[in-house]
Amino acid sequence: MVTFGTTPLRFTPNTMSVSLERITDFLATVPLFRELDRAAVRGFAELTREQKFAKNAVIVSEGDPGDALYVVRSGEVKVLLIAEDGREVILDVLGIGDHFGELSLIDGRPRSAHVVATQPSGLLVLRRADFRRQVEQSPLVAWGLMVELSRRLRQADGTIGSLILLDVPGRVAKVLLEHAGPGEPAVLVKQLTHQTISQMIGASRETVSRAMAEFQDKGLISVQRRLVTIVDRAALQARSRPRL
Amino acid sequence: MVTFGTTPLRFTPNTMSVSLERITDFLATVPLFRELDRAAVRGFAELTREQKFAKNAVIVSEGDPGDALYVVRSGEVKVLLIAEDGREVILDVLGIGDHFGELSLIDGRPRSAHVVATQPSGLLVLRRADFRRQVEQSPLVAWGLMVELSRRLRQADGTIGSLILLDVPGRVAKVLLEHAGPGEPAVLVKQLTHQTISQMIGASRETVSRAMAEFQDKGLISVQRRLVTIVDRAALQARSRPRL
DNA sequence: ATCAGAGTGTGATTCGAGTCACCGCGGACG
DNA sequence: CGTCCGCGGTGACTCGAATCACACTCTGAT
Repeated sequence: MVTFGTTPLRFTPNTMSVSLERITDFLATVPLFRELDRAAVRGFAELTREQKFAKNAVIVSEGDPGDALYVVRSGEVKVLLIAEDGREVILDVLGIGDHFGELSLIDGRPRSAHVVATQPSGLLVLRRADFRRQVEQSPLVAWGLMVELSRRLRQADGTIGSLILLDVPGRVAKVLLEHAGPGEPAVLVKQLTHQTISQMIGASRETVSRAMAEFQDKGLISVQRRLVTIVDRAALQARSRPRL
Repeated sequence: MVTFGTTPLRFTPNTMSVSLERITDFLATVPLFRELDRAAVRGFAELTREQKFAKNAVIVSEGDPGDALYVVRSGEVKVLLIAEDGREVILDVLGIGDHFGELSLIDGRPRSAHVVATQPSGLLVLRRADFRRQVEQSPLVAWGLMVELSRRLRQADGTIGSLILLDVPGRVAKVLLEHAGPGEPAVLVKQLTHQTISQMIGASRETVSRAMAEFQDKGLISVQRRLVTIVDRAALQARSRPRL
């Protein structure tokens, strides 16, 4: 376990290495690096530089050659496809500790989606050559990366299934559950606008609005000042399964 | 290049090792193992046993604990989700040289989908412990696996995008293009029934039928005895892009 | 050759959800 | 401290695609 938020008990001769230790602490909390010992994590931390992005800044664009991996250190970003007519499909919303950009690093192909900051964000950037060297030296990182890709693949397949099998209210219920914290009642981890939800599930903003109104009427959720609370998790889960 | 389908010019003291060399030849053609030298591929071949499945046999079921990787040596299988009401979503159709089951091997979680033989099929089975040992010893395999997972993730994200952005004819066009061989006119690599296509794109069989009738009328494709030929690839591609 | 069953073609009807149009709220910022 | 503007709510209308209902055409097995 890593002490997070407390000052490391360690000799820190200058601000550079303070920062290095802080970055190491942070990276140690990221699932990708969880299995690594502290020295190995520090190895990654050293290869990293932090880059700041304003809200709505474009971090990567679909089609770009991609040669870096990004770890979200602060803020929030969205991964999205943009159609020629301007419609947007949000594939994922990433928060602190999440990372993106590994696909292009692995297969050398162009970026498959756009990534845009939805909040002012700080991202740790790791260049391809550095990353690849570390992965090749450490089977643990390779394994961690495969576990992460597996998770995303399962999630993507689940999304495909729900796009085909569920109606819009069902898909809304599913998104709410996926972003719910623990416990009951549970609050949503992220602030999602109806607009954002609609772009994640391929529906119109209005239909999402109506679905959530229905959930509120039936007492499945409650909304106060745009903060959604899951009141009846079981009922929502029932809604997020085919055939109701 | 590997001679495939011809008897290897090699001393073969018994049927066991004939079989081993043939399996090695076969595995060497699979992208996952492409980077490996022959000895390493043989290492995998030795860990493998072949299992036969009749048409419609269930190979793995969603929710099962999964402890094996499968490589299709002959025949064809489909990867699918089954809803409680019986509707099926086909996530992928796999042919010779394709493999499945690695997700459960990597993350230890239950199988995320069903796999059913659509033709009598021979599958090479590799157990988790054996596979994991090989992967840990050989960074090349780990890398190959990551490349494969990346490919699938890109494909899945593309599928999500087209489910949201394209109408049914657009999705049909996309599937046809994805299964087309090279050249123009190009024939489809696989024989896909309208039923199968409809389950891949989340549409009804009738709507697929009408879409293909339309494509035929307009001269984009031609169908003879259930064999589809792409006549006008560019026009089909136009159809498979948003905003028409 | 015959027949069963899988695969396909096509109309008629229904319905979920997109679109359009408009309103009200509340918070951010000049 | 007022004025936008992003966000949310709701009705009316439209439309793409699912559903239902059959008829037809292959193909392969007996």
